[in-house]
Amino acid sequence: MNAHRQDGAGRRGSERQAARAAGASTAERLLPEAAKLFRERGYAASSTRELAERLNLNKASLYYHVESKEDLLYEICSKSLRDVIASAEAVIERETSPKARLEGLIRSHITAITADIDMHATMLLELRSLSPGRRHDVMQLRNFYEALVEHEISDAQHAGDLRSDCDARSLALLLFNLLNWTITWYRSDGDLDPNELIDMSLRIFLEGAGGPR
Amino acid sequence: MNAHRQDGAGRRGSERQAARAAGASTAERLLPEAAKLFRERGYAASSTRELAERLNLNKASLYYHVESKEDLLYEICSKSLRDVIASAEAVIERETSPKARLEGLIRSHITAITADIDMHATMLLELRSLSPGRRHDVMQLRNFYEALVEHEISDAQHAGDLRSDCDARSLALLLFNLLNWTITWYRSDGDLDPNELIDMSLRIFLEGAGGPR
DNA sequence: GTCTATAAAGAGATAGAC
DNA sequence: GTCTATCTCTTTATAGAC
Repeated sequence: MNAHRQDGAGRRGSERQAARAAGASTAERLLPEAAKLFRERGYAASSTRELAERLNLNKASLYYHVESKEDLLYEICSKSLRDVIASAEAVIERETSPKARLEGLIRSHITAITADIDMHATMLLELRSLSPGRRHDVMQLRNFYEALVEHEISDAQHAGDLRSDCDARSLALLLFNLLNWTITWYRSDGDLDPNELIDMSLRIFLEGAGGPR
Repeated sequence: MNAHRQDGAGRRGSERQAARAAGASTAERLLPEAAKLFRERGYAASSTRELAERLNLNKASLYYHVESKEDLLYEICSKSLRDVIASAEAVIERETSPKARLEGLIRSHITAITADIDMHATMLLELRSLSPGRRHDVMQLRNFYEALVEHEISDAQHAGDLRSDCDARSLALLLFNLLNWTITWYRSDGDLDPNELIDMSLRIFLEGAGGPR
């Protein structure tokens, strides 16, 4: 029965609107829904067919909003990094000591990725699926952000707030290790809330897990 | 000229063998080459066409060795986890104190993933592309391994070697964060060698990055 | 802004010769 | 164990009606 209507084909506009989250236009739902799909299946394994179904749209209608599937990935990656960089720059302006700036950066990183895990997970893991030119653009943003964090790590070392027997580059790599793998297991409905994760990450990174305490 | 021979089509067996790494049969090269391709492109974006080209084989010839593309992924994930678990169990038998066992597990984890980054990165990141039944099998192995590490963390807490103001589960999550994101950036030709990475990871996890030192 | 219909390319996999 | 040739299905994307 109505097997040929699986795509929502033939629905009238009013019905489609009723099926949507209240008030969100197709244009507004496009990126979040794409990010969700790309995180669940991976970019390459995600079809425009399935994205359209989730939006209650016909496959073809997607192409009124975007020129290609890759556009979606590019916009997700760009937006993710623009948001992360904006948060980081706000922290750096606001905080006055190297230690407070570094702690603030760790907080804002975890806050950002847990608040929109689909978008940030897609950026971090699916970036490689972009064509060379666009991948390069996104990598420049990402390198800018990571250099910004590494710079604060270096400042904190010189202020005596971080150990100096590892170079700033290596500390930055291990810090991003500690922060980024979270995207592979974090669930907003899980039993670890973002603030707990922030507290623990700060303690483990700054004080370590050793000792009885 | 000879555009139709791009796949190595028409080559005689002796020529194909000469093009191979000395002594390695197709069967032996299959998994490593697949893991390399899957790590570079992602499983879904990897074609059997390209895998065959890298092996100097015709597409069809792959199917003499495996029944499906997914078989390759399944065997890579299984082998990765069997190796990691075997190393971990050897450490647990060998070491006598909770602290030595935990440190040994961290060493063996980093040693394993850096020694065969293609296989372990594919297991960690492409596991989700398996069909439900096989994904379940692999997840059981992975859960077994992670439970094993979490158990040693718990023992180390009770022995006073690890802080007890975080539960073992959370410490395990953060430890795997610290260890696993490495697969996204590690290069065997990079300027950080596995032993340096082990030393730094142990120091940061156990002592933390804070303090002047 | 969304639809029907379809084009064009690429994918995984198989049959059967050698 | 590898080849040539081909099947079938799915994919991204477009043309043109409404």
